[in-house]
Amino acid sequence: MARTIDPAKHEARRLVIIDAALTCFAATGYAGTSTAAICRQAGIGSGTFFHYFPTKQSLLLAILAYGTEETRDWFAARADDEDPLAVVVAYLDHTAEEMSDPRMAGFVRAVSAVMGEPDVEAALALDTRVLEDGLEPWIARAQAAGQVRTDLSARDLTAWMLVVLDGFLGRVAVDTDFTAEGQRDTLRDVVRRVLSR
Amino acid sequence: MARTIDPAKHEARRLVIIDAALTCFAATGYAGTSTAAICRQAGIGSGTFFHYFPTKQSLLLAILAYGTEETRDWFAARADDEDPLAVVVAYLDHTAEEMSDPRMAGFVRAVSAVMGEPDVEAALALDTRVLEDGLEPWIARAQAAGQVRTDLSARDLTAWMLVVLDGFLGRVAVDTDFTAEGQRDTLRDVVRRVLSR
Amino acid sequence: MARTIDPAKHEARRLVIIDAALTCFAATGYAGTSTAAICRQAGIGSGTFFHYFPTKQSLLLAILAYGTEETRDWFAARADDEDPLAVVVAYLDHTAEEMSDPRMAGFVRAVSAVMGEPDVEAALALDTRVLEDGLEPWIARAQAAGQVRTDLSARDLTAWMLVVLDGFLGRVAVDTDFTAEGQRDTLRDVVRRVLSR
Amino acid sequence: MARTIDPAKHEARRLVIIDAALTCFAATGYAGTSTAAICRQAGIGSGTFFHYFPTKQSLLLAILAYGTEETRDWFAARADDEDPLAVVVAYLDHTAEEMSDPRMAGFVRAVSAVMGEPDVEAALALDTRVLEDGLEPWIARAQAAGQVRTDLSARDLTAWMLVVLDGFLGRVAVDTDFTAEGQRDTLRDVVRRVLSR
DNA sequence: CATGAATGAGTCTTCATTCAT
DNA sequence: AATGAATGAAGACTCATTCAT
Repeated sequence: MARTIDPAKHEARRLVIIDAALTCFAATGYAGTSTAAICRQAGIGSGTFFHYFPTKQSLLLAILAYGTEETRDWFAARADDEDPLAVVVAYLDHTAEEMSDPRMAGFVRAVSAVMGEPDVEAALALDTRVLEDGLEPWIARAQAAGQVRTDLSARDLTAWMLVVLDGFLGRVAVDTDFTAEGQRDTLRDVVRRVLSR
Repeated sequence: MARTIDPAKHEARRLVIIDAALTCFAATGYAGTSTAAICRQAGIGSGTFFHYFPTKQSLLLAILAYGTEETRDWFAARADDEDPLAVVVAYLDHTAEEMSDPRMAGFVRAVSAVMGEPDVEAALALDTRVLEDGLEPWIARAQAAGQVRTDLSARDLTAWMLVVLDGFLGRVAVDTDFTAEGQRDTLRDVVRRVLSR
Repeated sequence: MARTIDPAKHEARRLVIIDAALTCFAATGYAGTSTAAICRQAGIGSGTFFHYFPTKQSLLLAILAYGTEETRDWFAARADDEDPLAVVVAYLDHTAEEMSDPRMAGFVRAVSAVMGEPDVEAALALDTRVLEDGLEPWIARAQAAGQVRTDLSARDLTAWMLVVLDGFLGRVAVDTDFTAEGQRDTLRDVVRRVLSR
Repeated sequence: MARTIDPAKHEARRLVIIDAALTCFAATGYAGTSTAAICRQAGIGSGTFFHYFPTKQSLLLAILAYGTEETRDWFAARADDEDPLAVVVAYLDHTAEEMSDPRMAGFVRAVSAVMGEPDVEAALALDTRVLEDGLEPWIARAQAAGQVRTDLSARDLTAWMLVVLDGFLGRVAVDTDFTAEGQRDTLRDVVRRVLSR
């Protein structure tokens, strides 16, 4: 009767819970989502939930870590690219695409409001850090290649790129006439304007 | 006689509570702030709180209405200005100045994540509406005057200005190296780039 | 400027509060009525309320005492009557008449639910006592005069009269088709049947 | 497997809570009873309470529904009886017996004073309705059989039976010398007198 | 492993009462 | 006397988390 643990099944169920949480957090916010609601959405019992995640917060951290990892992977895959500016623009497209999952925008809003929780702030800081660390070298290389302005530091330019990107995501979340797909070209144009010499 | 109400004193205490709430919401978010915490911060008893605001949510709505009114006033005061682009830039400066209260950025984050509360969503929608209605005519006039590009509609340009502005506010809230004052000139530059023909 | 207390004015205002309380208690019950609601109904400030009654409960006790006193007076006025059974029937009519104030029925229900408050229970017990002490001698006299049955004690007959009376009041409070006026004759008939030999 | 629910155990605990509530409501009234008091009496935590009943009011409604159901069952079981008056008298005995649980009388008082709660009023109205619908046909049949007076309508006679019954219950609650058992015979006699031609 | 019953700390809110004006 | 602002104890209810089955 050796009831062996099936890691694949375990991971699959973990993802079901994460997916359910994404839906709930996006719809009602982090604090506004009860673990009971997540369980309902995931089709599991409350006891099961805590088999997979020791706390509600740990689930949020897992989701964040998941996103951070994805960002890391995305930049790792471009390690050998040649055209710096093209990588930057590709990241914009990638982000716009991710936002085509309509839950993402709500999730971003929801997460940004979890304040005063050191672990969450740390996870968000790490996420930002990874993104900056992924982006800044390409910006610096683009500066060296004469593709972008040099009157601002690479760090500042990166920060302003993220300003535009975060503003874009927030707008998509709030303004139903402002869609990620419809504005993708303008997004590229705006970023080029911000970076150009 | 026996007119006990001193309207000035009443209003003053109202503002003390609003100020305390601003501090708390900015630090721990709306849901993460208990009315007890606000009372502690304001130095009042729990009963007094509900003497001034019937619910926790009504306090939030009062703050939002306050901000909306300020925006309305700001644009009303510029009704007779001549240079459209100058008004737009002045609004950027005004916003950056408001953000010099370090709590404002956190408050914006906190509020933007109150989801599922129809009254709050309505108040936020109104706030956005008032801002758009204030800004868009000036952008349109700037287009007519040949000061800004015309390949995008005034509405789209307004939306993109708000993208930059909201992104800017979010960044200030998150990145301690990125201050409203230090980046004010770059903010102006970025917006000019986005708008220029 | 000798601001002398005007006892008449004081008493008048006391009665205004009592009347307001009667209305409120009848409509929403004792616990369901806030002192604020009574003040609103009476057109006074909350501070004034506590000038006239030290506690909410003391107001209830005052009303009860008022009713008890009225009962006492009613029987005192009949002290020299000749026909015992006529007095009993007259009391039934008197009660039915009091119930034509539609608030009375609700008030009776409201008061009967204030349980566990020793002072209120004592006041209610006294009220019952005064009524029993008023009624029982007449019943006993009616027995002696051969007007009513003697197979039950005067005490028991009195208790059963109150059973009918209280049941009558409760029914009036609950059944809108069952009015004090419309059923007055039947009330007399029923009591006669209960008492007759 | 993993079917944790033991319906019997669940129902048993539900009854423990209902029993505790009956005790508390009878002693201190509905409004005067805190959910905490019920939990203490039932030996459960506050969370458990709301696991079984979503609100304090729903518990009251459950108890009322329980009583209504019992009344319905009682009359359903007599559907084929022959002697109408005997059924009526049997119901009196049945009620007197129920009142031998000394809490019942207090509970009736407590409940009759829950005012302004539409759901409770509806439940009480239904309870009354079921009782009337159970009783009135038997009274009408007794009239047809010449067992009771016909100068009043069956509806009025039913109302007056309930007057006596409610008055009886109220008296039992208030007068410690007046017990349900001791007065059972007189109750029968009084009702016969009210109904007789 | 999976479940859901049980828990109690914590939340928002109400309200009788006090007191300075 | 009259007022209403201020208070804090108490109440109903929520929810993340634990644990026996």
